Amino acid sequence: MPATTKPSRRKTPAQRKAAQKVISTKRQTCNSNKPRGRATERPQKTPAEPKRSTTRAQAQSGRSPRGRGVSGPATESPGRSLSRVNQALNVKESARLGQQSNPPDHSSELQDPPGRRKSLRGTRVPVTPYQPPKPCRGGRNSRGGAGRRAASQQGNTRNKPLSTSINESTPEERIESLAVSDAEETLAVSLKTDAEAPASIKDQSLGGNNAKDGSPLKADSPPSNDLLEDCVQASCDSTTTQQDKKAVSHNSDGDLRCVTGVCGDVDGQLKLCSDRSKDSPCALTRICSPKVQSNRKRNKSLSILGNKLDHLGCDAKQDDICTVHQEEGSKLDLKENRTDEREIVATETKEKIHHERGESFEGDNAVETVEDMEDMEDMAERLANCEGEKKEKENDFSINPDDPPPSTPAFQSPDPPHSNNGLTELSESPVNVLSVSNAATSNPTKAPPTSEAVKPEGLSQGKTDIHGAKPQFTGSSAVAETALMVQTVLVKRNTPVIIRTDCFKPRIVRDSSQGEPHQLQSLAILSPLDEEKACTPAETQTKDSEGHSQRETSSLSLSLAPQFSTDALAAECEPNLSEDSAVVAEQNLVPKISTTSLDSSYTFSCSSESTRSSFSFDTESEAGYGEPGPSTLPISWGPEGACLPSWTTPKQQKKERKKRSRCGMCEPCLRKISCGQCSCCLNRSTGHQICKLRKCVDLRRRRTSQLAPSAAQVSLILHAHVHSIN
DNA sequence: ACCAACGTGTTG
DNA sequence: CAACACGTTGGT
Ligand SMILES: [Zn+2]
Ligand SMILES: [Zn+2]
Repeated sequence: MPATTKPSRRKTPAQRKAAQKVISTKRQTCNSNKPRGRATERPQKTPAEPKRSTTRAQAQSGRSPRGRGVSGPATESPGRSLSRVNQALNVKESARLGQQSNPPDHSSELQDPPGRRKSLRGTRVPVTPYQPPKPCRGGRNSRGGAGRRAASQQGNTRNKPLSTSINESTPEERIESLAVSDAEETLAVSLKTDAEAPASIKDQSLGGNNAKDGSPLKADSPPSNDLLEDCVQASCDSTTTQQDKKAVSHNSDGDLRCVTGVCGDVDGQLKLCSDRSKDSPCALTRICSPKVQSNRKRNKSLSILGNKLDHLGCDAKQDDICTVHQEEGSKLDLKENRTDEREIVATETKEKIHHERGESFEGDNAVETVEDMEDMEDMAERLANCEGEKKEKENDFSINPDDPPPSTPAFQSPDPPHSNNGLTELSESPVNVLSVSNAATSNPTKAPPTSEAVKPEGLSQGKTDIHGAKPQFTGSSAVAETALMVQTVLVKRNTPVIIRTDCFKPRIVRDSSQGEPHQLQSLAILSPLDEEKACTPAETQTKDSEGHSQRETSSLSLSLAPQFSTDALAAECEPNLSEDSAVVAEQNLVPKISTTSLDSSYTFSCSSESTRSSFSFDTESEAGYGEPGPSTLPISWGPEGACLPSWTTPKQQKKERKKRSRCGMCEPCLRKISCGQCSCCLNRSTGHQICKLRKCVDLRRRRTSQLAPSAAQVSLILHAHVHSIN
């Protein structure tokens, strides 16, 4: 026992080969030999653990240990090592084995095109087991691996697990191999497919083995990820296509959101939508339509309401309530719509919404108001805290605290959302669009509306927005007044939005977390598009606060403004969607951004030229990487780009990014599922490397650049610096 | 502590 | 340059 295990370390390739070759030959010939024992193993997939005993080869060659120090490994008789490995594997694997066991090959085969190699190495290939998640396992080894490993297997098996696994099949392997070959073809195809539509694959694969299940990769992400990844940029479209369900849900969400725009509902709606979409599209459809109508009507109705609102305006809280009631009254289409939405949401979404909003929704309006108020207060406080932190910069503005008597303001912010939205809309009727959009954007819930309202009125307040804004809103009867300012609002809007995001984030997060992870995931996935949109807003906000914003902000404002002005509905929808999604995305993004912004603010501003590019630059600049690779940048950006901040996100402040941290933004980073086919996937046990397809572009770049910055890179870098300097 | 992944050295 | 293996880092 002792000896072998660790010490051995690496086998040099030479050794491996030697071993392998010999073995390999034997193997095939002998197959029977190895396989025996292992047969069982193979199925397992397992992952192999790495650590293991590498040993193996030593015996054969002692050659140099490769790199690290290995010197002589210890060695162990191969047999032993194998056995051990096997055992070890078995333990873990056992579970998997059950499922996959033999079949795996086939299943795995699906993917593996490479199957052939397997046959050669047969053994080894299978090894990959752990990754099976993807498919790969079967076969492939990309390259040499197969050869080597095969040898290794026999020899000792470097990969213990692998070898074992391989072995197992061995005897039959050949047979399988034959089959495999056939399968391979299929696999090859399948592979592609996988890439495109992982989800499908998984399901399918499951039938066979499911490499995925055990997938080391983590299959966690919904299958859809792959698609997303592939399409990342394509984002929505691609997503949709590939992930029908998800896409649908998302889309639906977006629609809903847009329509719904109105309030916090959005969140609920979103969730609902997502859920619904899965469950039944019908619901979505319904919702959408109504909302749409409602939106349209709103404009009309708004005017009417506006009057009422004015009256109500006196009491922010009451207003909300009143509004609600009135709305309920049915006169106002808006409310009706909302109500409907609420109901739906409540029903479906209950979970998420409940916590915060849910209550309000479910409860009677009146009741809601009261309760909401309380909740809201809490929320407000939380938000305030959050904001406060973020805002430090912004704090300057922080007017809020002043204004609002504590409780009142809080209330407003929280509850208001609904009512506020309504109010805002009503009062502003014409303007509505903006307000609405804002609300939607901000999300959720309530805050947004408030902020909007407030801003319009006074810049001073607007500044305050962040903190006080919400409260003020509610409180401030201003809403009605605000209405007039619509355009103005637009500009301001950005700010408020930001705020909300922050504030809401927590909520959202909670909701999502509570409600359903799926949603979150889906969001994340979808995020690429959404995020982009979201990002902008977020960024904008950040910038605004900081003052950098300009570019992005402008862009945002532009996009938004025009849209709004043009068609409330149309515009709203789009914006809303983006916003909604954004909201979700924002959770991640926003915070990060805010945080990061300070640090990287430079970049941001600089990058402003091209949003995406900027990002890359920033990173680079900070990191010191070099090239931005234009092509890549964009991709990365989209999704998490905004996210950049992701690191910071939670924690914040430091950007720290550790050298080794991945960007999280790039397409590979976004990818949740490993291909299972690449060399890394195949030999994860020893390689400890993430799937090539998932390897962060940024990291790659860095490394390459560091190693040898190409002239081009250098130039790029230089440029970057120049820009930064400028 | 465990796990995932990164960075690196070696080899072919 | 790709693959491999290992040690190390980073996150939980
Ligand atoms: Zn891979
Ligand atoms: Zn990345």
